[in-house]
Amino acid sequence: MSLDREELLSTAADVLTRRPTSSMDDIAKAAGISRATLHRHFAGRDALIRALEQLGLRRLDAALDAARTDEGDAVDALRRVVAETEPHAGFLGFLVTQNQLFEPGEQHEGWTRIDERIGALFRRGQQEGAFRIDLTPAWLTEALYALITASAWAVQDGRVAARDSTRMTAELLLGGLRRSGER
Amino acid sequence: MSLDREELLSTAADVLTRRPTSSMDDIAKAAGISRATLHRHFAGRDALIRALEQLGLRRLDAALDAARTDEGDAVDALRRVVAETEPHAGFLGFLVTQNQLFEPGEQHEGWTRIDERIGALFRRGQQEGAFRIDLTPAWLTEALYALITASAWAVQDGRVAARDSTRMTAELLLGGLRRSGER
DNA sequence: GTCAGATGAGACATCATTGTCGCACGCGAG
DNA sequence: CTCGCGTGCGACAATGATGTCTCATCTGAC
Repeated sequence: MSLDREELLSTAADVLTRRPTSSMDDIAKAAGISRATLHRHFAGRDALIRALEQLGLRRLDAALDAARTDEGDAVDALRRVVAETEPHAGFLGFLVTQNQLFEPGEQHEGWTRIDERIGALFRRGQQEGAFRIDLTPAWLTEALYALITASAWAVQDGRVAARDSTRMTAELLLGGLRRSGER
Repeated sequence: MSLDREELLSTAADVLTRRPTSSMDDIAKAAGISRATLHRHFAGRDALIRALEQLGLRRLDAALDAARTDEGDAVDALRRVVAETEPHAGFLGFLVTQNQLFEPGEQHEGWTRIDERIGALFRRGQQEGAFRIDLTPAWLTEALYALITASAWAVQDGRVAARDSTRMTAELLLGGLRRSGER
C-alpha cells in the first residue's frame, strides 16, 4: 500500500519548520519511512520543498474557501478564518518562515493570492466599520500569519492547551489584551 | 582594525533567519568579509550559533532592563518593551525560529529567563486589572515574540513602513483590530 | 619607513549529505 | 502458491560544505 502522501508532507513541513537544516534522512525518519522511499516519492530535496509549497497553498486556499471570507460579519468571518486555518498551521509556518528559500523577489504566485484574499477581508471589515482603520491590511495579514503559527508552536511545546488555541488567537487578534475598551 | 563583532553577528542572525540553510560562505559574504575571517572569529558553525544565542539573549535582557518592565502602568511598560525590543528583532526572530536547533527539551536557560520576565509583566497587568485574564501569560508571551518578529520581517520586505512598525505592533497587541470596544 | 596585526584569496583534506542502485523482504490479489 | 508492488536496507559515487593552512596584501601605530 502506498503511504499517505499528504500526511508525509505534513510531517515534513513540521520537521523542516522546527529544524530547517534537517537532512532528508531526518525527514524520512520523522515520517517513519526510509530515505529510499522518500526519494521514490520526491525526486530530491527541491521537489519535496516544491510539493510542500503546493500542498500548503492548496490547503490554505481551501481553508479560506471554507471560511467564506466574504460572507456575513467581518468579525465572524475572521473567526472562521482562524478556525479553518489553524489545522494547517504547520504548512503556514513553513510557508511563512521558508518563503525566502527561492530567488530574490521571486514570490510564489499562489502565495500573493492568499495574501490578497486575506487582505480583502481586512479591507472589507474596515469599510464596514468593524475594524480599525489605523492598522493597515498588510500588517494585519502578517500578524494573522504570525499569531496562528505562534499558536500552533505553543501548543506543540505544551505552553498552550490545544482546546484554547483557536479562541486565544482570535480573541487576541480581535480584541487585544487590554481589558477596558477605551483607547 | 578588528571588525565589529556585534554587527557581524547581527547580519548573521538576519541571514540565518531568512535562509537557515545558508552556508558559512553565504554568511561571510553577507557580512562583507571572507570565509577565512569568519572562521577566525568563530571556530565553526556551532560556535557561531552559540554566539548568536548569547548575544541575542544579552540584547533582549538589556532591552527588558531598558523597558523597566516592573515600573509604572503595565500598558506603558508593554509599549516600552515593544519599542526597546524591536531594534533587536533580528535576534529575536533567530531565537524564536531556531531555538529547536539543539537537543529535545534542552531549552537554553537564558531563554526561559526572558520568558519569565515577560510573563511576569503580563501577570502584573492582569492583577492590576489592566489586562484581560482570559488570555494566559504564556500565550501573550508567544504572541509578543511573534508580532515583533513579524513586524520586522514586514518592514524588511517593504510591506510595512518602518516608522509605523512599533506603533502598529503595540496597538494591535493592546487593542486588537476591532473598532468598537464591546466584547 | 618599519613592524605587528588583521584580512582576503586560494588550496587542500575531510566530512556529511545527496541521489542512485541492486537486492531481499513482506503483503495483498489473483 | 505465485506474482507484482511497494518498501527497507545497505552500498556507492558525486557533490557541496566545512575546517585548516599558507601566502600575499593592507592598514595603523610607532
